[in-house]
Amino acid sequence: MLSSTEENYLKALLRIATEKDGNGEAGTNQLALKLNVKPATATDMLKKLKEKGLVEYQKYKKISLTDTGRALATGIIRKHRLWETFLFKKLGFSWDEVHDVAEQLEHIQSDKLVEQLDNFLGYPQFDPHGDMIPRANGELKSDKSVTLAETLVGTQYTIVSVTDNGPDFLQYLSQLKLGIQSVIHVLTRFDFDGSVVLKLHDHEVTVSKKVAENIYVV
Amino acid sequence: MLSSTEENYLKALLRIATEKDGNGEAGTNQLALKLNVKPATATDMLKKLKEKGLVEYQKYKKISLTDTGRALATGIIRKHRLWETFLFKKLGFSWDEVHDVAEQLEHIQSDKLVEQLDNFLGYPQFDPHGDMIPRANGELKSDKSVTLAETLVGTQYTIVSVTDNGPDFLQYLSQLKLGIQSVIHVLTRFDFDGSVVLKLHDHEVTVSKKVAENIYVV
DNA sequence: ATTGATTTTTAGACCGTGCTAACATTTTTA
DNA sequence: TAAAAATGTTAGCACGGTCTAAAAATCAAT
Repeated sequence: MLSSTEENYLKALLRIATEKDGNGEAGTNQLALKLNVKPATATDMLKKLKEKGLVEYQKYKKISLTDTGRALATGIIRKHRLWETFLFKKLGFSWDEVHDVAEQLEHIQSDKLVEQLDNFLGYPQFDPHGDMIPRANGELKSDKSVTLAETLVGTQYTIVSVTDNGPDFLQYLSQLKLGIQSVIHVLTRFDFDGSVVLKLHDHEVTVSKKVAENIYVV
Repeated sequence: MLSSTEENYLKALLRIATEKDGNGEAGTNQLALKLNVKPATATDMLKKLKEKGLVEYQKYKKISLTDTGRALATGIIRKHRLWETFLFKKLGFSWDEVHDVAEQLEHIQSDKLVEQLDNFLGYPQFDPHGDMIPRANGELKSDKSVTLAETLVGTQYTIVSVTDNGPDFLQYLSQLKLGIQSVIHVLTRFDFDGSVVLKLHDHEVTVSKKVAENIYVV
């Protein structure tokens, strides 16, 4: 049985491993940053997780999950996204409100609960942010397509997913009227700062490079 | 913000205060027993809760909740029972499975969550064990009627509620075909041990005094 | 290849929640 | 009412998870 804290470390490691930008290799600092703890704290926990056979770790080396560790982390992501879906679809939470509550709910221990929830929701494939929900067996097709920062000027795309970076980011998108399934037309990209100008229905919006990198389109 | 541990102490104190058998006065031992900790541990926590203004407590004296403490405890009970109802009605959990999971879910912090859940469930009045669900404002009519141990021989009653003493007890009742709304006829009470003989539909069952004290009827 | 910057680890401390052992108080009972 | 039993408290320790400060290892740049 893992503590919530341990689960959070595993989850963070999985996120780092599947992030597009990085090379999939996690370092202590990076991990600590993601969890809002000091690197020293992360080091301690890594020793413990290694002891339990959940991470591959040698001091001063990069960190990766073992198969067991990855399976557990995937299970937590699954729970997180199922709860987000529940909150959004059944309880009328908005896009940007679901994350924090799901962050708590994901640590509830009950296999039956998550399977019944999945069933209750009709075995959804995507959460409210458009992210894939892993199946019970751990399968996950993470076809994260392409980010808005990498699109071709003059082409039309549909937003399929956004990175779940907390309420501020999501509210910002909502304000811009950007959401899952929004159809956009890429008008311009400014090379000096990477910002992108889009046409959306009738109006135009400009987003920074940073924002563009967190929006996935097809 | 209270820790889960603190919440559990408040909840236990409220349960002791509203138990019929006791005199509503909680002692350290009794509290520790209910929480599966040692009395010394409970003493420490009581000091902390007193510090926070949640319990009335002087060393070697009986313990009671302050108004604030009781309000918080009631809120936790409310969450617990709403979650039980959700698990039972929406996710197909059985009577005896809901408690342990609700024990975890009751500590999730989100006012919106509990209000939306209440709404989603159609503002239920009773949980699957027949216990009253407190309203958001803390109202709770605990008309716990009368226990089977106090009934008159030769009279007919309906079971309205049972004490939630964990899966074993609930499974035992199910096995006896005793549930909420079961109609029973009290045939005999043996004075020497307080056990009760009931007629239920076609068959007769005998329950011990201990069991009878945990079944509420009208 | 050496130096300097960055990353990571170690050592020692703290807080929350639990424990045991010993002591203090209250209650029961003879 | 005095002794015995039950109940409750204190003191000191342990463990998980966190921190800071300082040392060690690795990486980057000249």
